[in-house]
Amino acid sequence: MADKKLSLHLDFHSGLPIYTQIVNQIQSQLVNKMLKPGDQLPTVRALAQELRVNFNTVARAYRILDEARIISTQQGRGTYIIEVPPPEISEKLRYESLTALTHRFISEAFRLGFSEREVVQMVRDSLKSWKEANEEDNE
Amino acid sequence: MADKKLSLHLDFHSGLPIYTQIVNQIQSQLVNKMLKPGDQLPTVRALAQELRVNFNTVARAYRILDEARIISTQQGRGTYIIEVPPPEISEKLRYESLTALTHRFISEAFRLGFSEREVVQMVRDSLKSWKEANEEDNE
DNA sequence: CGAATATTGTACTAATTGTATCATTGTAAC
DNA sequence: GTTACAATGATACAATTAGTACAATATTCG
Repeated sequence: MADKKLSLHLDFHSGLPIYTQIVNQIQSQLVNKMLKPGDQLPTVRALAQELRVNFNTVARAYRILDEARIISTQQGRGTYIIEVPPPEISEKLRYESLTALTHRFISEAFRLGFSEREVVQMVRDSLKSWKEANEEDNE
Repeated sequence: MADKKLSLHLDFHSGLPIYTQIVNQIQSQLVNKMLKPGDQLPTVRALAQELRVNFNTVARAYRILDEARIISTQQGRGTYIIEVPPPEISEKLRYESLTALTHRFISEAFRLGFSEREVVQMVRDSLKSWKEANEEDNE
């Protein structure tokens, strides 16, 4: 369940595009903890109806937020706030989490019988294709 | 008793379709020997109930695995891991498994905000300490 | 054995979701 | 006034999951 009411207030005379207002307010609500990682946002159609705008306008806002890695939109499923790590966790905890994650990965890979070289190669390949798939991200 | 519990863990917000997650995890469990040739999988309805999804979603996953010659689904009988997996399928599965594992690892690391350099470094360190801990030769 | 019933996977359809493409509108620059 | 462009709307589409009816096989029981 996921319907946060997401009360957004649009100003149709402000000169700011609707989709920009939607983007800004969702970002604000995330910062204000009114939205939390993992939360499902209303569907494009539901939010559009609530705001009395075309659902493509909502979709455009969602697309911008998706490209900014703030939300994850999934065709046929819905739209969710991305689960990002709280920025306030310490460096130490941050590294411990990466260490644990990597350790689990390595053990699993070895359990599958792969050699160190194969593992390293796969990590390289995976990083490479990940970067390629996310080209548009830089600025 | 044929029913392995088949503990699968779905992430409904991960962006991967449910049926894909089911496919991947069954493949993994086969490569990990948690599933063996001849094992019977839960019925589409049983697994669906356990995972709280529609049984057609499970059926879709089973169909994909069936087409990949990994399992054999038999109407009225049940679903079984294929008896003699051709070697090329085993090898293919093994690599697909590592690929999926690595991809999950990379995504998770980036999701936690680590850079490519940090990830690579951590993999190196982890491999190194793993080798030292197991004191084995080679390379 | 044989018929009735239960169990299992299959096929087809529907509903819900986001996506892509183009048309319309409004405003600013020329 | 005309043109150019950005914002929004309309329409058709694709992906995922759910609903319903059915077919094949197994099991039960006379």
